Amino acid sequence: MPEVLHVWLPVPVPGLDYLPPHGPAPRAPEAGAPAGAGDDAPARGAPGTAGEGVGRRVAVPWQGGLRVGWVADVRQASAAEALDLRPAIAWVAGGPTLGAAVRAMVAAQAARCAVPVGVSVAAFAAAGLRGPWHHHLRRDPDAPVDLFGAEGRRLADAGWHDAALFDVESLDAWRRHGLLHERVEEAQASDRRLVALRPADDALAGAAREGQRRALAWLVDQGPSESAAALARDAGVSPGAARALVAKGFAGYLEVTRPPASVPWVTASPAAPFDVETPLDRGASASTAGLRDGADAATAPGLLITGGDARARWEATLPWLVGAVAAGRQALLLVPEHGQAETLSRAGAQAVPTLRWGADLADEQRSAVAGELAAGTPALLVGTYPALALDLPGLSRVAVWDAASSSHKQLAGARSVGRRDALELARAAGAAWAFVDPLATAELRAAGADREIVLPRPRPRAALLDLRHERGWPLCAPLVRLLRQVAERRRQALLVVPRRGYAAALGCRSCGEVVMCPHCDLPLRWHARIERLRCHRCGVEAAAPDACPACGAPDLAPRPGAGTEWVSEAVQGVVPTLSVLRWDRDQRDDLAPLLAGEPGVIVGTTAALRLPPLPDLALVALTAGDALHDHEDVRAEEGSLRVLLSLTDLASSARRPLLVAQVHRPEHEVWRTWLADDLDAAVAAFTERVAARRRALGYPPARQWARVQITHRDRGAAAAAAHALAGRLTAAGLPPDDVLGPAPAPLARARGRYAFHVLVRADDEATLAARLVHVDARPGGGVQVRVDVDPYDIETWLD
DNA sequence: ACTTCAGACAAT
DNA sequence: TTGTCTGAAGTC
Repeated sequence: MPEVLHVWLPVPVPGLDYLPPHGPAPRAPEAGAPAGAGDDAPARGAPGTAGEGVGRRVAVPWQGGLRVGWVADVRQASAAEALDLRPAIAWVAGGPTLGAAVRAMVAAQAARCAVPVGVSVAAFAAAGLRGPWHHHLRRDPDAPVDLFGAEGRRLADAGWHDAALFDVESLDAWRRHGLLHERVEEAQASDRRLVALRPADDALAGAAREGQRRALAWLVDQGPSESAAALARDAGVSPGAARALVAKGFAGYLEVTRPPASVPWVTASPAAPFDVETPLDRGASASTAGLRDGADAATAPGLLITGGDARARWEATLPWLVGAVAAGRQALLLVPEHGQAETLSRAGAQAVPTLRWGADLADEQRSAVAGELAAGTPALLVGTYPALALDLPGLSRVAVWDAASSSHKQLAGARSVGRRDALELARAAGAAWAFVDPLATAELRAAGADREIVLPRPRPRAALLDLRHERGWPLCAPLVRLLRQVAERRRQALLVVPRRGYAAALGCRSCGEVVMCPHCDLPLRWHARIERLRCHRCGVEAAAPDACPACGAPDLAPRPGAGTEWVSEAVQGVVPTLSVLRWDRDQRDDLAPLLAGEPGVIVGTTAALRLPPLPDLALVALTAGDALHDHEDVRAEEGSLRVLLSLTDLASSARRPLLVAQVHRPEHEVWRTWLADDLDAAVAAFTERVAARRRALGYPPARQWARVQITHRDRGAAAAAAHALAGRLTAAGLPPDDVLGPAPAPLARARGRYAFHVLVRADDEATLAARLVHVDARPGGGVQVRVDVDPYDIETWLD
């Protein structure tokens, strides 16, 4: 019975089957060894048989070239079945592997999110699959030369040849007939370096060539330089002198292979508010330090840590993670954003050997980290979403920080929720899991933790400023007074504004029209500093028109809906003595003076909520508080309360800052909960109400939802395709109550395409996935279909 | 994702 | 007629 490899490629296709590669296992790449030195020794770490190859990398023929993927499974197939399959090219020796738990997580994600498995692989398990690759081949010594024909004359010798020298059809035919041995290796990362080639001679003599002599001497003394320009800078000569050295042949460029990096263990450094001393000895930590591992448990035990402030949650979480490492195992802390990985890894390193996985690591550092962890070294790994795909053979505890944060929802790939994948990983690895968040949201509780820790919340010093009664815009009178006090006392303030730019729109004073984006159904935002209109959806930029496009009046003015530019201008007017800094996507001022304790005001978007704590923060103000929960999303109220509960974490001082919000509707339950005398009881009642409401409406987590988005350049065609899809779903037997829509998307046109939504719901994930099988992802006719399981902005308009 | 192919349209 | 764009199909 022939063996068949089931291969996952980082390409949006399902897993594909190939025959195992022909010939002996490949040689592991040797540093510096020139390609072509053939020998039959089996590769270090390469599988002897295909059966050992699960989780390893294999190169397969792909569109005239090759692709490298993971072997997800090896099975026996009938001879007839094997006839239709192409052979793989070669095993890729060494390098990373895809562990069993990660394979289970990837497969589960693809099934849950109704995408081909390759989408999941490309989104977060593609490290080690990208290449570039060196591909060499030689004639199987047992294959007669005359079988190769004219094209194969070069294969008469026994040596290795670059595969690029042969045409695709011949290669394919030779491979199918088992005539080749092939070898695929990762191209060694290399840098181009400028090096000295020969000593100075008469050609460099004379006063005019003083610079060239100095540059050459510098190269000889100090070693290779990055470029001629860098050499000129370092040696203090003109760029022309350095270039002349190259032109005359005294220096030249050389490819230098990069040395492997050493493992970048995170060095401990106190990071407020997480500078916890010896967490294992603290009484407050005893409740989680001794929790048992779930390594041998059939069902992974779960822990839910909520309440308190960030420091208290960290003091409860760290000992739990440390416990795994102290027992010689590995722990993973998944964080939603890169900045938190940095802060929390430095804090973790105070207690335990810690590694960090982030987008900023160089390739060599990544392989060093992945290799160290794959060897089973006990450690705490702190990282964002892609860290989930690392091979952690000793994994025994998985924690998710800010587990209810919407930042865990991935916007690319399968659009999965990182928290959900972490749960899957823990289950597959037999590890215990923990969700940590300011608020025990309905979804976190639905995960079914068997233990819950609710830390007491400090009551915030909070107040509402009712915009219906107070004068002043965008800063009302009481807020102006507060800012003046901050200035008088030389302290710090943070203003959170719901949008960047100057104003939400540029509108006509005569007819009321606003200038719209040509591609999207949105007003263009006015950016006063650069005097440009900009679409925050598609990015298109335009100059402000001289007159109103609708009525021709020359009275265009910024419309209400103040952005960070407008607010910072207003703040500067109120407190001219203080420095006013901005923090949003357009402008990131240097906050170092404020982080060092100097007085000042930061005006920023919600991005500012993730800043490190400020040492002398006296005031946090939300200029448009209602915007927190105004967007129509099932998670909106919980989301806004989460934000309010974590505002105090922005301060590192012992004095709690005053928190204020300018609001139009102070009666909203989010504000009443925030201001309640008994905060803990009010929050508990709030989450109960939200959970009951979601149950009654059939919202997640009571039921599972998927949004199918249908877009087309033509509005009618999009609507017709959406109706056809909804019809097909009900015809396939889905209950009409569980197919909602189609309806125009809340943003009816984006990037020049009209969008319609159909919502599909089911009682559980498996049923939902089974229902989504009926969605045709490629209906043709210029229609694009996208499925988002567990969307993070289910609009209430459908009910 | 990426290539290859076919058809529509516009400039030569 | 030839180049350029758009969309559809296929990858085992």
